[in-house]
Amino acid sequence: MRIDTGGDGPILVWFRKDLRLADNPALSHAARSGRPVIPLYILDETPGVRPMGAASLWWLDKSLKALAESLEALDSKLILRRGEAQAVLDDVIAHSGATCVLWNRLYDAASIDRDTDIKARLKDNDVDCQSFNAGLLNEPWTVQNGSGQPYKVFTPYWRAAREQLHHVDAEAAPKAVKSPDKWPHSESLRGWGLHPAKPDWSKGFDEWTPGEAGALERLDDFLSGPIDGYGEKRDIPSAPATSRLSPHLHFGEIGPRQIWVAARNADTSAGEVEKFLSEVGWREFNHSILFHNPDLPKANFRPEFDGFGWVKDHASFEAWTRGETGYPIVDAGMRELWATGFMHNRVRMIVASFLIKHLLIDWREGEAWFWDTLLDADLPNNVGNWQWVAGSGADAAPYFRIFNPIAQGEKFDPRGDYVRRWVPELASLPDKVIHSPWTAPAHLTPAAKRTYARPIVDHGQARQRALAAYQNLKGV
DNA sequence: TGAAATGTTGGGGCG
DNA sequence: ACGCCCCAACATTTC
Repeated sequence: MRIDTGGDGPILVWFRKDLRLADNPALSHAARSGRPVIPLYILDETPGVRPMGAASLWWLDKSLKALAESLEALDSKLILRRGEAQAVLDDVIAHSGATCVLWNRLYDAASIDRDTDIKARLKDNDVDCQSFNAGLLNEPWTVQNGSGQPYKVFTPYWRAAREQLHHVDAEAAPKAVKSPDKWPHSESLRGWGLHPAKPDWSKGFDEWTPGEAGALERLDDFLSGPIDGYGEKRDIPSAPATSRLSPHLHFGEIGPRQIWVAARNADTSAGEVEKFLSEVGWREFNHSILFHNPDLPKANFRPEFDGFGWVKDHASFEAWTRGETGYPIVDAGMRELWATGFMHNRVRMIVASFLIKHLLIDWREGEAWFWDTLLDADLPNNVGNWQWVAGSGADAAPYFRIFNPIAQGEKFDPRGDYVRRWVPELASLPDKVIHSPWTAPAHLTPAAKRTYARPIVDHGQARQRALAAYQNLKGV
């Protein structure tokens, strides 16, 4: 690749969602140039760019600390600044004499607009500027169907995308990163106050190790064990069968190319590897859909949903967020989310279906809650998956696919292990009734009857109401 | 990456 | 022994 890095001045490497040293083209190009490198992270306040939620900020705090330490081990540094990205870059350039800015690309409209403006400004000021791909196996404009259009259905999308992936490669971390003569001012991470205080609600987050090393360890653990049986067990929320890489991937502590290469080399059946990689494929698909439909965070992919009569029901929404709907599998999921910043994928589908179809609450309200509480909150995935469940999205679930929270619980948590862990007031119920505690004879459930909510809606009635509401949509 | 209603089949109880 | 009914098990269709 051609690198015109404009003279000998320092190169600014602007980290965003690529908080790693390995497989980071912006960083490796800078390091390879032999010129001084200024690694920079901006806590961006550009209007229109959606601010991170509280759980994401918790993760960011630790991830930046890890990145700073990795850079320090190379006798470099991570400069931290808060403000509008454009103004921050101007200031850092002015004080450092940087003549080049490199970054890895993002694919949501607000980030693209910001980066486009910045690129134009840098050119005007004779600062060289280049962007790279660290985040995706295939960039959105490179996967097209026969008529040159982006795919709208996952299966053909992924078939075409993987055809293009015969030579996936992931670069090693640079061995040296040259320092500038003088470092620009950096703010202090601690001073940003990203870790919650008064109260510190993050006590349950300790299973996570944010940062590049934690990400690689997680990948290694997954590929040397749980991937064997992934296809069968990935739907069982009590089983340690999924990779749990999503927050690492979101912050770019590991990239999809690294995952691809490692998974392909894993000592496992090809079928299991393909199953896992197709989940990476959904991430790619969601990025592509968002890139080609920039309004997706606000607007339905299928406009016939614009007239849908969503219900405003604050009390039910609150019951959902607190895990007090009276449906054990739903409540377990929502409580897992609140406690750990994570929720198993199968359960995400169940709780989302419940909010949208049983309560008829706008998917945007659920999306906003997940955005604030999920450690892996990711715009393309969060928006794409919520629209998928609502039926308003690309390749979406049909409107009549309404999960039965009792049947889903019995099918995917047959022994009630997951429910018992997160809804302890039901722990003593027998397996047979743990997903429908209201059917248990009173003598079995004195404690549960007292403390656990009755279902806030009747499943059968809610199902009929949802079918009727969805029936009114034109063209479905 | 559903669920429920409806249809079909076949074994067993029973008059 | 036979037909009839019941119903579980499975398949199909409908939402």
